[in-house]
Amino acid sequence: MVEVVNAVGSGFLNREFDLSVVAEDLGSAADFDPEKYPGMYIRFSEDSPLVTLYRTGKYIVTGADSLDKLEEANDKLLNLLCDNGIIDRSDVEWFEVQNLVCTANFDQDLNLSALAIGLGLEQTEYEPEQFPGLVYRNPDLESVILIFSTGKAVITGSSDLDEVVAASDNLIQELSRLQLN
DNA sequence: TAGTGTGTTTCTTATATAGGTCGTATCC
DNA sequence: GGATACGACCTATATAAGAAACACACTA
Repeated sequence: MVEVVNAVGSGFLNREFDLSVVAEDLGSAADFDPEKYPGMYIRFSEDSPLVTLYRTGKYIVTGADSLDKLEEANDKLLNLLCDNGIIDRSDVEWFEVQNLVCTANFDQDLNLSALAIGLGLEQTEYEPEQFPGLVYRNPDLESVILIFSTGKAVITGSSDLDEVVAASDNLIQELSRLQLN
């Protein structure tokens, strides 16, 4: 069972912004401190995804726990900017998913040292003194999987949920083949 | 040697995972 | 004061973005 915990998307509005002016127009929803970071943060509520808007018109949405919520956050952003007269609908160029962070639970304790050998040392990184998880990069897939001794895992690096599921299924097959616990 | 140009790295944000370290708080 | 508990933060992973700070190469 794969669960999305963070979806990241980016988009482009065909317009340059004076972020100081935009921050004033948006009020408390916006947080802009150019000395700290060149992007302006926009949040719709305390637990909503975070939007980072740049001077060039490009923006990033992070913190959505589903693809639907990512799209919803993008719609809210565009409505907010349109309603405040900051952009026109014709300024919207594109928006696409860039990265998904998902969790998975294989419901079995794992011997990560043996798993690293079984999966192949050239495809894995396991240094427990540095980080308790095993990093697995399947050359046939875009995703990177962090595998922990508890049987839980983090799958990241892909923009396609089907590919994430495929990566999870592939690992389940490998665990079954290796029969490690 | 100084100036310019190019390229690389770091910063920031979100998020799960887990082990280790550190600081603070509470209790005996 | 010592022991324990707890929270915060670090480590690693991916990704986008712009700006600043670097490092390095090249030319005058």
